[in-house]
Amino acid sequence: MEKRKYSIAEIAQICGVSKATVSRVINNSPSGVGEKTRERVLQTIEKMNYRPNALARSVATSRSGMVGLILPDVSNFFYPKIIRGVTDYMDTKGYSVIVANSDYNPEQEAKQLLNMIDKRVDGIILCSGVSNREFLTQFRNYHVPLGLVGRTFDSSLSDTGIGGDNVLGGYKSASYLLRGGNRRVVYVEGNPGTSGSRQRMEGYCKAHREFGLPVREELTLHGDYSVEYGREAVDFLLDRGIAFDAIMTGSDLIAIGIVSQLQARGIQVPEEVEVIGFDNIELTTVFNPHLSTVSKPHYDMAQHVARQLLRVIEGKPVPLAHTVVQPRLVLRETTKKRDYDREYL
Amino acid sequence: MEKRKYSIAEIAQICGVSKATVSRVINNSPSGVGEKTRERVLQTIEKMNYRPNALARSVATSRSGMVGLILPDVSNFFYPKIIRGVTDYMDTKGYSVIVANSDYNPEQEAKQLLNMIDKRVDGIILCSGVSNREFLTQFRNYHVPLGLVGRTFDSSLSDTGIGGDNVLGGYKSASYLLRGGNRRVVYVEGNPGTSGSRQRMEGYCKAHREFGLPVREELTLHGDYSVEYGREAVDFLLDRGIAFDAIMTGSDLIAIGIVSQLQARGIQVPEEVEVIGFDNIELTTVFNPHLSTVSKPHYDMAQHVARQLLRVIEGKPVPLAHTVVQPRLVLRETTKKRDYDREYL
DNA sequence: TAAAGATAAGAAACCGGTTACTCAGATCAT
DNA sequence: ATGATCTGAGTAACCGGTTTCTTATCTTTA
Repeated sequence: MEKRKYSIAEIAQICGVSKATVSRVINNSPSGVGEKTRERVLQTIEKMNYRPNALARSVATSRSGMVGLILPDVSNFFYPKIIRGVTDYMDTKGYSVIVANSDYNPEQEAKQLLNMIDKRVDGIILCSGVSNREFLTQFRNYHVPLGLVGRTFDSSLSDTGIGGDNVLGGYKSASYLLRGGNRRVVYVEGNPGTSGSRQRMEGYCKAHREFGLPVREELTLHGDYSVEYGREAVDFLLDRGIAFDAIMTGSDLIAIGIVSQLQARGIQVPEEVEVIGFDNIELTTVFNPHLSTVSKPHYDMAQHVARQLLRVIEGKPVPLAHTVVQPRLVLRETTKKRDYDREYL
Repeated sequence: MEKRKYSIAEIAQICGVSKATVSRVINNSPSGVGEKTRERVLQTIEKMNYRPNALARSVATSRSGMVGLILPDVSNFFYPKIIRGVTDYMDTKGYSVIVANSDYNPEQEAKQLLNMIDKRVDGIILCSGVSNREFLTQFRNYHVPLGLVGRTFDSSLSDTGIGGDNVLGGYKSASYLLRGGNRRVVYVEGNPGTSGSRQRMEGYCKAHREFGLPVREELTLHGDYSVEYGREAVDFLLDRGIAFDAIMTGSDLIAIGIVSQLQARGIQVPEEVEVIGFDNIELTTVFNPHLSTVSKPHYDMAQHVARQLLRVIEGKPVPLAHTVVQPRLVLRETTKKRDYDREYL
């Protein structure tokens, strides 16, 4: 029917009114347009398939109606729920979401952040960021509302944030295993450099301190957050003849890799080696045996930070801007059953 | 340090040059700026932390550097790889990706499409779209480059597209099961209304025709693409006393739900019932038993359509704009081992 | 040394919107 | 009937960029 996109000026001309009037109709401003004029303009808009250019509007109003979401790796099964939480909320509020991967790489993360600044997003949600304090501090100079999820930092670095207490998570995991009598508890982490990874380590150390046990260097492994790395970690330990009784991990994916490789190499889980995952993604109950893990409500956390971020953007007060959620230990089939299990709920 | 975002005019004023000159520096246009001026401007930009407003540039150039990606449900484990494929490619070309969910809902899909039009994305990738022909035809009036992935349609509806041959996929799956001697092959689909779902059904029917068997209404089930629905489907069949020998599905998630529920209800897989998934997501080899499934290279397909879409956007020729990839049957542990298995590679 | 050509940089129009300000005509109270 | 108030609608400036056109200055060449 028509051949290109119309502009507000053309629509105005077609119905013989001014741009201002068309603009008023589009934004249905309460005043300023008579009933018949409004009707006429609406009809023209309809007939011409006119769609106002949101970009132009953005530069005029300096609000883009877009937010950025940066996460390490979309295809890691942990993140889709986060995306969903954010997009679901943003959708209800009419915001679009630009998604980008950082690949656990500070330079990449920085690049994506800048890119979003350039696109003038109204705010950014950064998930398990790997940037260091200095960079984030400097980044604040751009004055873009920033929400952090999964990484807890002192409040000056972001406007709002929610994260699990990773220290506690690591502590619960390690101390449960130690209390069960395991003396050689391995800690298999994902990508190094994330704050979550360091914090879990802290909890792991704390537990060992309480049990009066030393933290042995060779029982701490770092790789990435994949099933594949879980498998490799097992091979690494076994092939080097490093003895161990239990494994605590930085993610469920790693744990799944570990369990499946232990089984493949003839080691019984949990009888010979107990394993605890981290995150409680949906997979944990699909995989056999069901994974014991440390749980946080990701979807809800994502929605929460989305909501908070919009409050920041809209200049509303943001109660409890920085929140830490207590992770729960979920004991299923990769740990032994014990009478005190219910204490850990 | 500074208090707000600078505009090109302010930068120009600060170094005592015109907007035009600053603009030339920013876009490092080959001509028109002397060495010392360029240097001075660059320093000011650096010092002021100036970042050009991509939105304003977009309205001036009418190219936004953004593309839209619409998929049914980000949190379905099938889609993250698709997102990754698209974002990875777009990243290398400097495009941002706006992601939105359609929830298998035509209205929602239409809403997201329009939203992206408003945001003036340079192109849209629509994944397993549920819109009907009429809507898509009408949509073409907006003249936004459109790439389809996972849905094959006649070429007038999109500029480029890639999809698995779902008819063939359904056919391979069903005929393998029938050839193995199974007479009551159930077909458990995900959300109805998707083209993929209809096409697999077509393949399923074709196989039955070839084997001279009737397609029985009660052996076709529809729900959604979740593990949970797989479980429900098994309960449904068992509780109604509907006998069956094998199950072909619309997704691996469904298949996983089916297998795990069959086992839970004491039915051996594959000895008593064989199951074939669809898609070959990573999970298939993490889950025990490893899932037999129909495989397509999702990540590559996503990258491919991203590449093609950019060619359309940039006005370059697009060879093989519409591609159909042949799915492979991957036989693992939820089907019985047979001597002719290798024929199906 | 003067004419021709190249180059650096500015002025101004433009992209597609929003919005403060203005004003003519209608409505109202007196 | 008259002045005050309201209201519909237009004008023009603005948002932050790009780009065409023009001009002043500097080289080059004859």
